[in-house]
Amino acid sequence: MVQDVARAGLSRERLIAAGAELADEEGFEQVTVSALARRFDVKVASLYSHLRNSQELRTGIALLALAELADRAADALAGRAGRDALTALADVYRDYAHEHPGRYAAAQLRLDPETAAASGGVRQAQLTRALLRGYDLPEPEQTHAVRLLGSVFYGYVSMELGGSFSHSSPGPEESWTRILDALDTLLRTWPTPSAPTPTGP
Amino acid sequence: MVQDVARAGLSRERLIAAGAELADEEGFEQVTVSALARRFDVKVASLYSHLRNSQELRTGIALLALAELADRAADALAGRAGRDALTALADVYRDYAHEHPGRYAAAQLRLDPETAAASGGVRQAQLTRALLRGYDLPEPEQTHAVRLLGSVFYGYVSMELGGSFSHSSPGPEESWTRILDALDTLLRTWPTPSAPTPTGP
DNA sequence: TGCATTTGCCTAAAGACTTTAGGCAACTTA
DNA sequence: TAAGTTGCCTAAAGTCTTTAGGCAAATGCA
Repeated sequence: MVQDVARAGLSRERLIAAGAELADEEGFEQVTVSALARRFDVKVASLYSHLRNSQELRTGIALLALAELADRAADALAGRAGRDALTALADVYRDYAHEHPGRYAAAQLRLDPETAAASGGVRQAQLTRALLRGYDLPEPEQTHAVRLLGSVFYGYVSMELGGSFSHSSPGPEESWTRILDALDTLLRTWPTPSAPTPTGP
Repeated sequence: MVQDVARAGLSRERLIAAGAELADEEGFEQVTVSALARRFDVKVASLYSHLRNSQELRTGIALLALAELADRAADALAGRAGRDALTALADVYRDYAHEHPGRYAAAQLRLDPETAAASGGVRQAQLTRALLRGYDLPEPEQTHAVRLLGSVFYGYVSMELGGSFSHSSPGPEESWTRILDALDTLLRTWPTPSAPTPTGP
């Protein structure tokens, strides 16, 4: 019983990349060590030389997605400011989620603090903060605004992908534009608290 | 070998309620037919007389959470308007997520269209729309605003629960308040596409 | 009250995924 | 080309899901 014993050329990198493709094609829920082994036409146990466990596979995909998002965000913001930059950054998230729904779902995985701190998520926050420089907000407010923008981008895209908007009249595209209009306005006229936060002594 | 053959008194209702508790205690990921059977000290197969499959269990928990959220939202909005109503509704989501993280995670499950249409999610959207009556927005804009509020509530709470805000300086509580301030302002000065906000000449 | 039917939980079993242990062949290197 | 390392393999145990069929308790009816 002679077999083709050519090696499959597995590696952590390739496995995670293939896992990301699998996620986009079949859904992140379907990403499994077994499915991945099938895709490489290899026995399941073989993957465990490259991955500690299935969690590492999922986490790897999440980190890949977060890094890709940060890269795209950096690209989108280069040379832009104000409303233009806001739209560009927002569209990075929306477009990525549409192109790579499985990866986007992976990016929402809860990571343990150290892993999260070393992820592209941090860079994304920095980039959002950079975007806000065009809006001239006082420092304590800037953090709040970063969080607002993150929430809207993340929330809107998740809800749209989840079909929350697919059964009422204006298409999600139109709301997206109008919401970005509104956020732009809001950032230009950001209300400071009546009793301003103590910035220092 | 005489056994205690008293019946466990299982029912779809009780199973889903217990599943919701399990979700809050152990995490929605850990909600499994097997774990539930263990909790009732009953054999796994017994649950399949009450549940078509494990998906039905998860969906049931999601629908329970969506209904509970809608109930709380209705309660919170009763007799309130404007900024007061906005805060009350927003806190419904945030408080619920903190009290019942497993159920909240369940509520984010993608439901098929018919199920979603019959869920508490619809009522939540209606209630959000009712809240906006206090802000007097023209009709096409109202839908956009509903979606914005939904996105912010959902996005912010998810990110906070996911730990996205736990490693930067102002606590999530403070940002929440400031963001609600900002949204209140935004809704009062909502920019319409034809007549842009008088930001300047 | 006694009998028949229904109901509720059981045993058994098969299939899928995860993970570990240990083996052999194919590469690498000297 | 012999020795060592690496890469994928077989084997096996554990968990979860789901279906089929069985027995006894609960219920309904005369």
